Formats: sequence, structure tokens, C-alpha cells
Amino acid sequence: MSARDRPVARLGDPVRGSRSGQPIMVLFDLLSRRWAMGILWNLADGPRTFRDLRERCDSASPSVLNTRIKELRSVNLIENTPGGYALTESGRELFRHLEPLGDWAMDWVPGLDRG
Amino acid sequence: MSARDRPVARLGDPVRGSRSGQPIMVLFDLLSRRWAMGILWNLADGPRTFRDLRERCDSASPSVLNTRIKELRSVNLIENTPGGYALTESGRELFRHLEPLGDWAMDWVPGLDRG
DNA sequence: TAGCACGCTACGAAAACAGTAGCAATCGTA
DNA sequence: TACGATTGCTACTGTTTTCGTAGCGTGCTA
Repeated sequence: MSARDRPVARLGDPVRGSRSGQPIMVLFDLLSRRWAMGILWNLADGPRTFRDLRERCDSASPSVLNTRIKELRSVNLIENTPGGYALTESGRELFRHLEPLGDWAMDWVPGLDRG
Repeated sequence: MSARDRPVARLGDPVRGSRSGQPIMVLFDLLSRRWAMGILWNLADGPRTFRDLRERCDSASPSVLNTRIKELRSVNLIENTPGGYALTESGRELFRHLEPLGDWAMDWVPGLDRG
């Protein structure tokens, strides 16, 4: 299995066009894929089924959603529980770092309409 | 100028397939574009010229880099100073929220090699 | 005036994503 | 045991985004 085929970059791998493989860039590479952060965000308040999660992600296409789920599962950020997909402990840790962005965004976004 | 042509979503706009327009989704939409977070990260320790920044972003293609720069400038996260591109005050605020991810990623990434 | 570094654009190829349809498995119900 | 409803998920086509490379116009310097 080559780096190219592996779902998510490992430490030292070329990272989707990035060749440094620094941890933060590995993370950015993962999070900057469509719906990756949205999935974490929408699982934060409890487990969701595939279709439930899909609705909350504005009906993201199931192919992309499923690809993202595989990726996030492969790096142990989410897991499939009897109650549906849910954040793992690592996922909750990561979410705790993302969470403050919600408040910050609420202060930031309205200012954009000046354009 | 339609929402589709505007570089970055405004509050209430459909957000690249997302129709909620919640602030956090507007932010996620912006940050989940290629190199958006990398640019903020690489400008955190001082201004950089276009070419300098490009090298730090693993030689990202200039077209994408320039597109991202336009977007980040249009929402007042970076600006073009005499010394090169630099974070604005808003940009530094946002970076302060991103910064802890660097340490977290260093704990997280090595564990991925168990796959 | 010849070089050089600058910000930036153009363009074809490749990859990612959207949008829709639908399948196989599982469940509760009758 | 058959039925419909719901589940996770795949397949396919068309659009959008990104990549990778080449190169333009400007300003500075020697």
C-alpha cells in the first residue's frame, strides 16, 4: 500500500502535494477536506446515524461523506457505535480545540458584509 | 455579483454546497480550501513575500496560492504590507485559535502509524 | 541595458466533489 | 414468513477545484 493509496498521510508522508509531513500539515491536510470539520462539529453533541449526519451536513453527497467517514475512522477520530457514528476520545480532544472557533466566527462573520 | 462569484460566502449565503450560512460553516468553508490554514500558519511568525510564502507552502501552485490570498484578503485575515503578506489583527486572533493544534497534532500524528 | 527577483496570470491535465439513483442488509411488524 | 421502512453504502455523470508548468510585466540594480 503506497502513500498515495493510503487514506490519510502518516508522519513523513507527502501530504497531498505537501512534502513536509509535519504533524500540523498532516492535520491541516485532513481537516481541509470537504466536510471533515463539519462532521466533527455535528457529532459533538451526540452520535448520529449516517443519514442523520448527512442531513446535518446540508445533504452532502453520500460518496464524499462516506469517504470522509472512512478517513476520520482510519485516524481514530470517529467510530461507529451501536447508536451511530460518534467522536472518539481523540475526536473530542480535537473538537475542544475547534469549539472556540464557533464563538469567534460569530463575531467575525458579520463584519464581512462591509465588502 | 452573485453569491457564486463572490470570493467568500457572506452570512446567509449558501456556502459551497452548504445552505445554512451559519458563521462556523462560513469559516469552515473558508478554512477548508487548499492551503488556507497553511497560509495563516506560515504567516504567523512574520510577513512573507509571495514567493517566500509559496516555498513554505511546499511550492503550492501560484494560481491556488493567489486565489487563496485574494480570499483571505477579502475577509480581512491577511494584508499586503511593504514587508510582504502578513496577518491582520483578525488573522492573528484566528491563528491564536489554530495554534494549539500544532502541539495537539504532534501528540496525535505519531499514533497513526499503528494502522 | 542586461540581469534578476517580484507579484501574478494562463492553460491543460488530474483529482476532488456534487447530485442523483439505487442496491444489499437489517429491522420491526403482522 | 412476508412486508415495508430504514440502515449504510456504492455507482455513475457532470462540474468545480487543484496541480504543475510556463511565462508575462514591472521595478530595481549593476
